[in-house]
Amino acid sequence: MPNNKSSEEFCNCTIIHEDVVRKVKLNMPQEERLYDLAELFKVFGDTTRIKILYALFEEEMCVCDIAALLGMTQSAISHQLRVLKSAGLVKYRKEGKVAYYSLDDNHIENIFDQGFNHINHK
Amino acid sequence: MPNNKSSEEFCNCTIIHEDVVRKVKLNMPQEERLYDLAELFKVFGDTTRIKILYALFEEEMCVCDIAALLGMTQSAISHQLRVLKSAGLVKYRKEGKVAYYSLDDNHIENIFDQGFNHINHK
DNA sequence: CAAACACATGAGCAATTATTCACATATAAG
DNA sequence: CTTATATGTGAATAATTGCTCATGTGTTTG
Repeated sequence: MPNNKSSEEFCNCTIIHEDVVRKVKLNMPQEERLYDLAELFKVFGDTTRIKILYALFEEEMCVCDIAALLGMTQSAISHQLRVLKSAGLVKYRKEGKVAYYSLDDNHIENIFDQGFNHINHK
Repeated sequence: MPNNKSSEEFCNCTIIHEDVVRKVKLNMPQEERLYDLAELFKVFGDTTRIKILYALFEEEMCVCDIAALLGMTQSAISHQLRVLKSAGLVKYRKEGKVAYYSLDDNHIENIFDQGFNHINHK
């Protein structure tokens, strides 16, 4: 629960459109689902992670490859791969010392395309 | 430009798959486009803003309505509406003292649906 | 004009976070 | 077994950010 105060404590307006507020409140998805959605987009909200995902659209890659590609340290990439893995966006397989990362979801490219659609229409 | 150091300075591996790195690098979108995409998703990466957008899917709403709906201060909502407006996601019309906000893009609902698709498949 | 109201905004603060650095772990090679 | 290598990870730091608080702006009402 976010809080248990009444709406009036926060909004001191007199001309609230109560009908609109009530109707919208009914049709809102569950709090928890909206939270999860925000968490997912938070993962996409970083240039490094976006680049990693775009790289993996093309090919399975090892940590070192990605670090070299992006001109960043192996450690930085490893940290971000952890985030992507927790979000269920990438998976990996180990071959000796080397960890090969790849996509774990095919909705991603679609979401990014839609994002570009927005940007291009501005 | 992010930096002008060579990849080797960051990745001290010896077994880089140079062919893979070169191929992926060729097919990556421009740096600036990826930055813009991350910026867009950063806007989606906050529960308050997600909620505001979901509310506006239903109805045009004034600032006070949104504050009442979400149980937050008018100031907090106003700040977030500013962010949404800068991102070209919402627009508003003024009617006297009241500012009515509404969506300025119809890709948004689609993007959110795709996001839910990912979450549900986990 | 004065008071009330809806909204915007700047400064400040607490919380989050991306990267670095140092080091741990695990596998392979000699 | 020892060393080198590829990767993982905890702590520290700098930067970003969401909200609050106080106040400013513009509009309406009496």
